Amino acid sequence: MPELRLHNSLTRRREVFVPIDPGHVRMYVCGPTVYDLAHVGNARPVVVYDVLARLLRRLYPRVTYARNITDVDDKINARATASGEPIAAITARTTADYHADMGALGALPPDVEPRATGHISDMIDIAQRLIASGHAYAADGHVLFAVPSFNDYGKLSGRNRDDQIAGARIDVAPYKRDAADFVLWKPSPAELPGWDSPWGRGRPGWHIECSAMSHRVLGESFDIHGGGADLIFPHHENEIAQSLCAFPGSQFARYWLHNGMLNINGEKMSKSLGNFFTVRQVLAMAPGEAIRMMLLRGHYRAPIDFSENGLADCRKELDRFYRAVERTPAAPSAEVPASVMDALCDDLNTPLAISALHALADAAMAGDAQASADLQAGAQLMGFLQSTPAVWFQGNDDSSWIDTAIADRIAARKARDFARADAIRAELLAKGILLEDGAGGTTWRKA
RNA sequence: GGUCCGGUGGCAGAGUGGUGAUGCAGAGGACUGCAAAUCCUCGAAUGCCGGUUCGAUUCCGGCCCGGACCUCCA
Repeated sequence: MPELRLHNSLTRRREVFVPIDPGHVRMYVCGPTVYDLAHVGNARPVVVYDVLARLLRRLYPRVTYARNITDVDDKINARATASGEPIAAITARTTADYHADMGALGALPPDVEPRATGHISDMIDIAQRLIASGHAYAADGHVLFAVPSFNDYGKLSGRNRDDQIAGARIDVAPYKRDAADFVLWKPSPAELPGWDSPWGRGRPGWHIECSAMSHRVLGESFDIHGGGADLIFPHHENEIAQSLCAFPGSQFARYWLHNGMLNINGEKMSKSLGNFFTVRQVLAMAPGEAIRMMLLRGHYRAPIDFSENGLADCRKELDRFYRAVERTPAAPSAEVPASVMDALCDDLNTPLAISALHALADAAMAGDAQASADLQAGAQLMGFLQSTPAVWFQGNDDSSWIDTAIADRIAARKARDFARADAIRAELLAKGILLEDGAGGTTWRKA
């Protein structure tokens, strides 16, 4: 097995991955805040870390992949206030939608999926530890993390405290001792979700939940922490501060991975800019695997641009893979080929891995059954070729009307009535059905 | 202003101190009644200026351009 190397945001370089416990690799990824449907940009980390989890499972005997659900958050509260729908209904529905959408992109569920509301006591516990050790203080019903108490603050994001102050664009709350201090716990009025705490009824700040949940499900120190590049500051910086101060002597996460943003017309896709497509909208434009391909054909740390043309290209690439395995059935024994494995182990070089898949598809197309098997194994490690050629090309809908039309056309061709034959073909194409006359007869696929 | 990441053929996108992958699109050909698919062939790129080097797209410096973060954000 090749050596796995990953770019660590903490050191800004590619490092050989050495797990804390080779018998059990642990990874945490920041999951969604469940207040609305996920957009394609939200799906990028899910797909990227899904590939990483699949790869880790192949390299190590046991992997625990944890991804949280944030179900207590001011945006959820705002949504409930605006729509009148109960918070619990919003979070339950959005969580189910999220699971369905990510499943449609071929992402396997994480091994554990902690919910913030299930770990409030863990958060309170961490806040108490931080107060006890002088890293946090209670003020005005809030509990704040004292940033000056942590010397390494800013290490991940490359920021120093002077920058913080110079760049501060928000009013500093009066109860903060330092402008950079952030909220661990805040008071909650009766109409909003709240839990009893030593500081009165309240709810958690944003950053504390990931520290609490990762600690609970993975332990004080674990191997990999992933998330979007836009979370580096302040979210991950704050997580590091909280966790390292709450659990002295621990390492928290050893390798930090950050995926680049999904852009649209050169700009980051985001809810606040309004320039987003939900995963559902995009699933109406292309199959899930094509969307997955679009998210994996660029390196995970680079920005990628979303476009319908790009999506169409991805579908064509997958067409060829499916055609190759259809034309030459896979030999019985298959290993993930070294070309794919090596590419993925080199900081998840999915574009290179995909090009390796193309080489295998060429060989499979030429009749190499072993190449077909290797193509299948390599593609499936990346979450491709999860369907069968028949379903990929034709779907599951009733197609008897197509068969009827094809029979008519065959009769016309036999009579050398090509005008009639071409008319039938054009008619079907107008309905999205493309005919192919091969040596073995006429077949069809969705255009 | 600060921090960080990029600029490769028409588009997408890798690798590499020594004649620049891969996919899509395009051109020509084979096959086909015509298409589609497949196969063969072809054209086409490393932002600018310096430096190091026998040699730089790759390393270093400067510049220009783009983007992200510094505020909720995957």
